[in-house]
Amino acid sequence: MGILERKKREKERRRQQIMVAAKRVFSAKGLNRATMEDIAKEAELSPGTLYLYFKNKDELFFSLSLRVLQYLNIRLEHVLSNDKTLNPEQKIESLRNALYDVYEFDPMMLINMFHLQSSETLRNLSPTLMDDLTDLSRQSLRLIAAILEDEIRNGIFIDMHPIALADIVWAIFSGVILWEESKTMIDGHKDYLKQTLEIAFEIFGRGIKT
Amino acid sequence: MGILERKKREKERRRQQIMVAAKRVFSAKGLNRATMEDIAKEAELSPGTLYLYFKNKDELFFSLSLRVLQYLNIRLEHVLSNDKTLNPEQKIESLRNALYDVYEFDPMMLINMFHLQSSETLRNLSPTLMDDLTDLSRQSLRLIAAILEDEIRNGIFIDMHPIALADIVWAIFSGVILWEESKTMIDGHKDYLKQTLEIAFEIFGRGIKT
Amino acid sequence: MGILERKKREKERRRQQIMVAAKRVFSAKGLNRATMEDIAKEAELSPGTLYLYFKNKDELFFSLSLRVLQYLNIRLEHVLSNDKTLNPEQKIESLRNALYDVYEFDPMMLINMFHLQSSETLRNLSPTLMDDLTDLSRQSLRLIAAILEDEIRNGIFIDMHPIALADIVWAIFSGVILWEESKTMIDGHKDYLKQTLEIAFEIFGRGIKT
Amino acid sequence: MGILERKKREKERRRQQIMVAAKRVFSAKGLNRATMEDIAKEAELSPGTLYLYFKNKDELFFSLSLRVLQYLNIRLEHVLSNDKTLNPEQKIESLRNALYDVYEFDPMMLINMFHLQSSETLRNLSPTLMDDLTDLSRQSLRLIAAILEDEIRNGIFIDMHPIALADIVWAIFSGVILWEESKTMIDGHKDYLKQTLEIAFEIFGRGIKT
DNA sequence: TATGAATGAGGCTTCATTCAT
DNA sequence: AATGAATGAAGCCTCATTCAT
Repeated sequence: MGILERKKREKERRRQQIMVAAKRVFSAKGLNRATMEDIAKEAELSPGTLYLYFKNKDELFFSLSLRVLQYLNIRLEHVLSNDKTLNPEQKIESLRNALYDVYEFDPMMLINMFHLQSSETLRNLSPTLMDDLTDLSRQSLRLIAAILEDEIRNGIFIDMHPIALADIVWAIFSGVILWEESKTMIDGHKDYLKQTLEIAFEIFGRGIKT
Repeated sequence: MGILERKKREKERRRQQIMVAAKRVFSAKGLNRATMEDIAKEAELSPGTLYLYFKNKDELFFSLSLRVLQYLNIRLEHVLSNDKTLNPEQKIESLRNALYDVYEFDPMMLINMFHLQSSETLRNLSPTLMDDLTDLSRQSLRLIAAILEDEIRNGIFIDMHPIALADIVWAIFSGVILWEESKTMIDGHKDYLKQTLEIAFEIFGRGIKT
Repeated sequence: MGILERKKREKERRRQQIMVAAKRVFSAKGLNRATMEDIAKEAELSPGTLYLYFKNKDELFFSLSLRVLQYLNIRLEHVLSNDKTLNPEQKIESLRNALYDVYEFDPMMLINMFHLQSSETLRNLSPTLMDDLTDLSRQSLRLIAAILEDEIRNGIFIDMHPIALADIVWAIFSGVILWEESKTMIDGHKDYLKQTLEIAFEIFGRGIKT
Repeated sequence: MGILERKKREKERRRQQIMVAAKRVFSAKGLNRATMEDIAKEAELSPGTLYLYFKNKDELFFSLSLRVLQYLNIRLEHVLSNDKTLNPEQKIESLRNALYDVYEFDPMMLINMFHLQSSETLRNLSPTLMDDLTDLSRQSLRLIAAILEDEIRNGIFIDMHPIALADIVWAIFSGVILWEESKTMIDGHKDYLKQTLEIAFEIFGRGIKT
């Protein structure tokens, strides 16, 4: 294995180092209030260096989203492959657990992703990254749909296009997360997200069964 | 009577004019990318004038949120007052309709509100406005809880603290909205939010009944 | 006496009203941090009205200086006319008292005047007002010089051009006032300006005598 | 040694470059009418760069004051250390010379300092800088007091608390400077400040001796 | 490759002044 | 004469990005 390979690996390592730092800073301050200098400091690098690895701030930010989505899809694939032997209740439970794990993997990034993927379109995103994001999002939906597909086809779940059902899963998931997040402003009580998510999915589970 | 009354009305009209313009600009660009100059231009006013009616940009933005929340609470109160004669299915349906109307009243602001109420705490908000926002948010929750309370107490809905149930309603509602919004990025298909909301609430309705 | 006369008098009264308000606001905030709206509010008038009586903010400010200088000259003339019968000690004492009275007449304006007459040349001052200021300042000096002139000529005071001596009087006076003022920043103790002024003039009195 | 040392020195040099430019611009226009852009242009830098070295405009301005005060204290300490062998006349003369040197070191800043230390309290000053200013001012007073202390104790100077006497010295000094400065507006004659200062201190010297 | 000082466009906000009523 | 809403120029400051070393 050559020197080129090593260089490439070294480069990837540095990229990761930056992303770890960026994640912390974005989580703490949000996309807008986090500055490139903040991130550079956190990564113990200089601002200029960040631009050797990421075209611009938006691209750095969405590379993080990408990572979350990648992790999400890995977890969903895992659910899908263990899927065959599970009964409907168990499927919904394992789906819920997977989603909750993703949340725990990187809660703030997930929230930021929800916030920003929708509004404030970002002009500076390179088409490549944009496509990656889109593809991964689509894939998540398809995976959720696949997980639930058998039951739908067999009439155990309510009759609905699988993708539509996957939408609902995703909507409930993101809704719970964002709502819990926003309540800190209102009540100061946090940390019962897990319970809310459980209740939501219990309702979801009961609701979709005929 | 008189000149004072007219002045007051005139002033309120101007405030509205600014809010209408601000809504358009914020909807199109989001809080951060919308500039005060954008809004001034949209309102056919000069930048300085905006500050005669709103202390700063954040305050202008959240005055819009306030309006949505006020409308929401009016709608929820209406549901509550017509509540007594409805059966559980009808209650959930009227709740869903109310929420959907709120969405239609001002979709982008609602979305922005969801985004920003949670993240990026804003320092420049006057305590008064902050309190108003908090109060109205709390009130919404209490109203939803009140709507569902009877059924919970009578064991028709699953046993759960009413506020917790209201949380779920709200989470599903915001989740569906944000999710639908974000899918435009992915699929380009919009406008089937209403269907998704219906499905979500159908699931919700089925799920919460014992 | 005609209607024109009355109008003129009325106009002068309004001018005074504005100046009184301006004095208060400038005293509290200084030239820069005082806004025309502040002054208008204090005068219970609208901003626009101020401009009917004063060409601009600078002109309003320096009209106040003018008033202080006018009062100063009146006091100095009074000293001069009572002068003949006094011995040197008494002359210096009456001079000191006159200056202290001027300080008490309008302390903050005097301070502001000292501050601003020197630095920050003001472009917007009309030549007329500028000339008035210059004339009155010169006159003050001449009056002080006149008060001390006899003693100088008679060799009782140190040999010095009367105007030069008047300069020193004025310098010590303004120095004491400004210095006392600035010490509030340092020590928090105020109000012993009178003592300092007395000591300074005691030194002055002793020093100028041969 | 080394690269770090050089960097530090380079940074200090740039700071000085900015301060030199700022001094010129502030001298020409005063604190308020000088803009950060003016200063940047004078320093042949971009506006943003100024903020790498000074937190804000006020802080830049008062860093200049600081420098004057530091120089003042160095000069006063020097007088004090050479003090022992001098007779009262010589002490007052060396004090006067020291003060005059300070004036010559940076006349306009000194004037600005006198103006602004008193009026228009500045909110944006960092507590650190504020404390430095206060400390240095106090120290100046103590040094002047120390210079004159022996004579006062020995009854050669009039009986007075040393700090009070130092106040007078300072008041006369600043008074002469400001007054001379302001006269340029009136007479156009400048540059005989040195004479006035000498006369003032001659009077002062004569006055304080019993 | 890494640096980090420098840039400068652009945002928010203030406020002296104007002018239609 | 008086109003006061509206103006818009101008100031301060931030920060993503660049580039010489």
